[in-house]
Amino acid sequence: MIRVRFAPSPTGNLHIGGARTALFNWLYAKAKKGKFILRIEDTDKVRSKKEYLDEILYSLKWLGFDWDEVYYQGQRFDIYREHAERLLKTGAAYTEKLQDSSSCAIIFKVIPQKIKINDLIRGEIEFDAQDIKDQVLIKSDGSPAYNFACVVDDAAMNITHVIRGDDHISNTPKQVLLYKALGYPVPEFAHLPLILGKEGGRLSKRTGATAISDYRKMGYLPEALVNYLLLLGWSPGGNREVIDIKEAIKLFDIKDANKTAATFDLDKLNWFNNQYLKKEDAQTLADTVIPILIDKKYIPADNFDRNYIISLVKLFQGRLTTLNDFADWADFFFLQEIKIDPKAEEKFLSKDLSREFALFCQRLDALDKFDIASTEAAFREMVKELDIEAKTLIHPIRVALTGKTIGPGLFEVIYYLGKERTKERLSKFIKKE
RNA sequence: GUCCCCAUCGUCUAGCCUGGUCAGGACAAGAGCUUUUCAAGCUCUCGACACCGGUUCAAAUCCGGUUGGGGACACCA
Repeated sequence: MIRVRFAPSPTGNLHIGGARTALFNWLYAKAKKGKFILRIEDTDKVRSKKEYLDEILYSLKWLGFDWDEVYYQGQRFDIYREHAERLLKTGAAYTEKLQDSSSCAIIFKVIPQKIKINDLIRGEIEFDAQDIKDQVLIKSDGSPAYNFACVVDDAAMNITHVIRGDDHISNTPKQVLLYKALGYPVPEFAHLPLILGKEGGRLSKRTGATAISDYRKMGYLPEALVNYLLLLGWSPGGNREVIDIKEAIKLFDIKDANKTAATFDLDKLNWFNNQYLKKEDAQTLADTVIPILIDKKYIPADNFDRNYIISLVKLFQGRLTTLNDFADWADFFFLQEIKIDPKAEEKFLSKDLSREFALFCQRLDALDKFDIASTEAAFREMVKELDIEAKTLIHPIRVALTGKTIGPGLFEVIYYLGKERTKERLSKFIKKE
């Protein structure tokens, strides 16, 4: 049975790189029908924060990575100490007192030798132990050092495959030495390439958002983010890009992961998000969008028409980059006083269109049935009678109704705005004699 | 400084293992079409095997070196 783990430290948010590592671990577990274990590495009591823990757990769930078991290193100090003392007894480790400390640290003695690791992604890598210093196992304050806690836990939790970021390659020989000293079997290793920022170098806040929760707040769909992350270092082949996670589980193998570091590209993420937005059920999207609308005071928290919002979401679904765009693009459906883009007004409403607008209002009133088709038919007929091109009137009306030059089809807009609001907004541009 | 990893269009990648298809796709960019806009859709264009040497009839593919990029060297994780 394959057992993999994701081991975040709650000293920061779950970021893009961590999420990709979690994804590959989770996928591998699913692909091999193994177990995905979550281990919280909260040994640093000072830097570990509850809020980060909450954010990490929430983000993992949001992305859809459910775990089979969860452990907290903060609760396992006794286990680490027992192991360190075992090494002390065998003479593999020694104690050392820090200058300004009363208690001793336990240090592992590194014996010169060649250490070979066989990485599932990179093949054989050889290290010389002479380049490695003796390793702290237990610090003077009693907490375990990272590499030690990691090895003790991976062994105790029967981890078969350690899948982690490239930045851990140089930790691997140190850990192999510890496995051997402890008499535990060495797991398989697979080191994933790092995700780089736009300017090369590490992905950092400077190069854009790094926290998964930021992407959630910006209106990205988890499916889109996962799909994008998946293609950063793996390919399903067959020129496929948009791939369902169930399909990915069938095709995934950690051996096929890339070796090359990838640059995080927001443009492509945006494209994926648009693709998923189009596919997603409008009701689900509406439920995500409703809190945003409430927050902006576009709709009251307790009394709104969900079906109406679902209809509006359908209107914009295909043209959104992020869900948050909806509130901005569809604001005219909710605002009493719409904001009219000055440039658009200058371009389309500087000419007096009182006669045309008034006539259109009359035609709307004359309709037996007010719907998209009848509105359009009435408009087309009117334009024909006036002997003008449809677009010379469509653009000005759109600006008068929405304040924008872009948006859904005009007749859909009129229908969902309703007859009264349409007339009211048009009347503002009808000069009274 | 020492050690380690990596190298195909601007970006993500397919192809490399098992040398021989105009090096394929996607994003971005540019052009056009869509007699209602587009940030939607469709079509087309631009665009890469880092460099040098070797092996071979033949190299993106195998080998060596150079250069470039990245990472690690804590009583952080």
